[in-house]
Amino acid sequence: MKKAVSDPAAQPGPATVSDDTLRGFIGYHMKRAFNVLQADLTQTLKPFELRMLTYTALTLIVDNPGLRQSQLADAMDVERPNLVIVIDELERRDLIVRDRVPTDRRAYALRVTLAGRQLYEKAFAAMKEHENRMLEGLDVETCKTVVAALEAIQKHQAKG
Amino acid sequence: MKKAVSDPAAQPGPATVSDDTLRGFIGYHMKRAFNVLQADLTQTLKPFELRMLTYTALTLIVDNPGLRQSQLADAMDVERPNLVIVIDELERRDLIVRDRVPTDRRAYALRVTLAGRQLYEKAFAAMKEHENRMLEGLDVETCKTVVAALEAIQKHQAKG
DNA sequence: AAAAATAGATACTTGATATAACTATCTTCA
DNA sequence: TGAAGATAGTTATATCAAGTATCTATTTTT
Repeated sequence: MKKAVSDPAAQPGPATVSDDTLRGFIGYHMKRAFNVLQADLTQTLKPFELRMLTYTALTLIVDNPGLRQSQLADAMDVERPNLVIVIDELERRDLIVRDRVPTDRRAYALRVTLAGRQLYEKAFAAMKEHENRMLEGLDVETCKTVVAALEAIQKHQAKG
Repeated sequence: MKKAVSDPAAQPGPATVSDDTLRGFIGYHMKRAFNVLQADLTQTLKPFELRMLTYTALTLIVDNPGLRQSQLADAMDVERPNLVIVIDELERRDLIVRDRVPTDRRAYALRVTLAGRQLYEKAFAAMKEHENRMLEGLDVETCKTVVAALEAIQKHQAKG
């Protein structure tokens, strides 16, 4: 809550800008840290022509072969219409396939292709390097504490 | 890295969707926690017709009277063009004023109005309640650890 | 005084996210 | 059985955040 030193003699504005009040909010720190992390992540995935959304979808399809689009949308916390273009993109690049489910012809079972799996493995390795860069200087115990705290915050989700 | 249990007999897809691989990335936890936090924050600021961006700008103007738009843009890590509409909005609502700087007629010195300060105080109180909701169940030591870790991540900003 | 830099603004683009409404299919149950 | 309602995926559309290029008006530099 400290005020910034705004010298009344100097017309060009405060010499330094204080963000002390904002730093009292954990969300402020989260946003700023996440911005840095996401910028690095974007660069990390660029060589593979993947974005955070497409990488996330690809990972979940690799780990959960045959899942349906609505299951994936639920898992990713995105609306079904928004997932369509993500899946379209992965399918157009032949990284995944939409298999018709014989018992429910409305649904598609999503599966990774060989090319998709190969791209995924390379991207995963790059993501691990990204993770190490981001967590440089933080010990394992601290990381566990942070993850537990982030999960606790997540639990406070409004509504149901 | 565990695989989800995808029952090969059940056609409709895996009974549960595993995100174990993604949970190995701190960014995944950060994004999900931040989504929850931001949803609550949006609801918190809605009665004041403020968004995260406008609240942040208003706070920095309150704490740093007379700062210029480019200083504010730097502090908020947004591009100058994007800040213009934020400032436009606050000015249109008579929460802040753009004072001409006599020594530099290109620049504006931003200052909060009385109405702006009054709205700010109410929004700040609501934000503190929001903060308490989000951190419910987390002790002070844990919060300090989390903030320090988030600041460490922020330090890994690429380039300069 | 001319050239370069800076403050702010305008216009345009992209990406993420949200809602409404449509088609096709499946489920329910009178 | 067959109409009503629910569900899977899609299309179209809107909003918001964020980014780039460029413009005008100044100020600074040389």
